[in-house]
Amino acid sequence: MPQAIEPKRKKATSAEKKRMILDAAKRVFEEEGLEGSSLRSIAAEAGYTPAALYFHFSSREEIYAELLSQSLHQLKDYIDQRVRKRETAGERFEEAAWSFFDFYNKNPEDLSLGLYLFRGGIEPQGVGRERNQKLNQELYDCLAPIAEAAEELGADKHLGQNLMARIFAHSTGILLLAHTKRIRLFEQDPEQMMRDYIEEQIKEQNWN
Amino acid sequence: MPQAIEPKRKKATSAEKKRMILDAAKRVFEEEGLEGSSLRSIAAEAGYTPAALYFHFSSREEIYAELLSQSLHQLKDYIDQRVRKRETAGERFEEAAWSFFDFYNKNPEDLSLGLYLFRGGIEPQGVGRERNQKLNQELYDCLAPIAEAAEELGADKHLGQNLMARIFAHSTGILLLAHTKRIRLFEQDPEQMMRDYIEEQIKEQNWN
Amino acid sequence: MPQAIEPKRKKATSAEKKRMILDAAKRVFEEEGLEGSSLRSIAAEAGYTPAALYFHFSSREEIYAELLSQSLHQLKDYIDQRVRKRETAGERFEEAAWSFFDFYNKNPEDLSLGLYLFRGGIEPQGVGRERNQKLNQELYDCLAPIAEAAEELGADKHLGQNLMARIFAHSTGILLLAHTKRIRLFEQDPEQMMRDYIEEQIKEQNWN
Amino acid sequence: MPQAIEPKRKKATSAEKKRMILDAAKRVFEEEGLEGSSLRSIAAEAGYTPAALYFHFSSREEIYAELLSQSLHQLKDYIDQRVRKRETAGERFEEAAWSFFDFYNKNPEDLSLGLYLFRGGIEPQGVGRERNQKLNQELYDCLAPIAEAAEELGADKHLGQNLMARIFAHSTGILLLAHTKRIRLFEQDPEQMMRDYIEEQIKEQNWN
DNA sequence: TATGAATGAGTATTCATTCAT
DNA sequence: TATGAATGAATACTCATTCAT
Repeated sequence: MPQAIEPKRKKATSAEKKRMILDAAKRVFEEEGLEGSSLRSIAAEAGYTPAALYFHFSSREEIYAELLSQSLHQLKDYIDQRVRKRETAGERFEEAAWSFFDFYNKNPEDLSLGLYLFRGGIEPQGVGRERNQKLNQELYDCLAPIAEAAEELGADKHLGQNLMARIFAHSTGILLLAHTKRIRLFEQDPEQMMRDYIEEQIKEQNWN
Repeated sequence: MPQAIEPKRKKATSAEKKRMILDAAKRVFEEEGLEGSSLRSIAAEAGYTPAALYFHFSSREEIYAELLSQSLHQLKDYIDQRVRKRETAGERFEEAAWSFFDFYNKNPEDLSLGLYLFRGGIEPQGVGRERNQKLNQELYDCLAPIAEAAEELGADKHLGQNLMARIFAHSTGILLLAHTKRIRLFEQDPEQMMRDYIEEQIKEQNWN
Repeated sequence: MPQAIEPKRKKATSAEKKRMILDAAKRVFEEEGLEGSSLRSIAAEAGYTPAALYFHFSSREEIYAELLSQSLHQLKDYIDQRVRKRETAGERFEEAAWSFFDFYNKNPEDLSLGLYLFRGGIEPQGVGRERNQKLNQELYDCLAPIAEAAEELGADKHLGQNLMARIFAHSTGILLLAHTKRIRLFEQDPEQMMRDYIEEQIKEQNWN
Repeated sequence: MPQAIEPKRKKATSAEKKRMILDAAKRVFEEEGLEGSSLRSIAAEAGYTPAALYFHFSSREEIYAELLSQSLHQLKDYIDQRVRKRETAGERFEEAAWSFFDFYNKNPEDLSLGLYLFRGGIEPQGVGRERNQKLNQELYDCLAPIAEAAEELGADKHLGQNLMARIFAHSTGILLLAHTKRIRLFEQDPEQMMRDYIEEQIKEQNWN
């Protein structure tokens, strides 16, 4: 019986260590920005030798990809949990849009991480092709509740997707301003701006 | 006599050389992305030794900052010229908003450059404090025509600034999506999205 | 009862496993060259963890040494079998010389292995002192049939050894040229060269 | 006038430094064998930072290639000078063959270097394709005096090349034995062996 | 007997920057 | 104003080996 448990335990601690490394990576990301987050610095933060990380991840990029994937899953959970509690489609639409913004507003380290996808040249780089597609899909899934609610409210597929894109764009723009504190230039409150935008969309579609 | 002319000439060519280096830097930016643009590669592209650049710029960051500054000036010129041609305040508002988006949409290398300001940790880093403020001001100046037109149309100062921030945010968000080709996920046309947003703002303020 | 059998079995499988590891090592040698053959790659090819190999061999060098030893035994068997079939001493001399060359010519991976002994600085390195002497003896044993046949034909001990050395040297030189394809430079056929050399020796000693 | 000299001097010292690095590399080769001769170790031996070597050579392989090329040129000079002094074609043949052997026999570090060409898998590796061809040609040039003398003595082209290959092979084989001290196994004197071989060739061709 | 995790030393190469000339 | 040479710190990644389990 102990033998039956042992392997499970080992797996558990292995996963735990992986998680600890990812957490360390996230901290480095947060504190030093993307440039400072080398494999070395992540290893140091995690209390490991650089070489040790290769037992848990096959390359530096894999760490980034897993970190990002984990972040997107947390975002998805955050949104799903909140949307589920809402009763009407209108409320769900509002909640889906707001919580996307809210998650990143409250977790700036995840924002840095998320924006990693939006760096580099025309094509996102530093993450392999298939990995990139997977991440794209995960991002799409986070925003899907927006389209779902919209469709319940009578929107067609194209409008649903349009609303996903709009809300993503507006959120991201505001977060970028807020995150870099440049929003002060305009003496605006990011949360208020986002609320206004969502309300505007609802009014525009005559959903209230 | 030649010696009397020399200093003037030198000053003239000095500015020219500086410009040539910046142009080279922009080309490198364009071709290799921000990450690939080392001081070395800029020097090579400009036909110089890395060490030579230090006669024109005090650090790699200064090159980036000046490049960005130059880009913001070009943006400002682009917007001003187009806004000036419009007769009514309503048209000027529309033009100011559209041409901000349009400039970056057509010049993706300037977008990469502009987003450089929005990287790093919470605080914009890699650019010194006073330089950062100067760049902030230059960005503000580019968007100012939006507020000016809005105020002509009856908006108060706060609303003017709010519109600057909104349009900046929405443009940036769309450009980010378009620039990284992730907009395909949502099957949307970035230009159409931006046009719709501007129209929405005008309708919302009852300016049409 | 099963426990009583176990030790015997284990011993048997232990030798088998050792052999399997050596075979894997040889394959790696063959495919990736000597430089590419790390302990890791050998372990992977053998279906083991690197650490597991340390139960069978005390170091990476020991694997090389045993592999080499095994190769020299195969060479010895190859030569002995063929020499035994020859009836006259003259034929045996010819066969001993030719089959030494022939074995390596047909088994280039064994040649790489054999040349491993002839690398490093002035002193053969990477193989311990006593191991080196053992390998020397094994090499000597492979060439011994040459001297034996020569002595039967009337050569004294010194001439016998001289012929061993000559034939070893000439074979090795030709194989080196052939193995690295540099023999093309001289537009020669390695097998013909070796045959000529052996014939020359026989003529020189007036053994035909 | 001093200005006219300056650039020359600089070039000279630059070449000198290059040479000093190559000398250091040769020493490392000699002392630590090929495996020990990393860029780091060469730099250390030369009294430089690893990075500094990149001002003089574009890669580690270039250092190896230049070292090898330099060694082959020295070999060629050694042979040419000695052959030139001989009056009859017969003497030139003998000298060309002997001095090839003699050079490597007296300069074991050059032998290690030369054997570098004969390592790796079937195809020589670690040196680029065109570099490899150049080195091949240089090796051929070193041996060319053998064929030239042979042709003067009436050999056709094929026989000339055959003699080059034979002498190369025999020399190399003996050197390998001597270099690794395995020649002791056979209680032979390498120089005598080589002399005997050359004499044999001359007798065989009836050139004496 | 075997593994997974870890280390420490090592690999070549790149970087921004400095400095004597 | 410009260069060539140099540095020191950094980059990701590999290696043989060890050890607790």
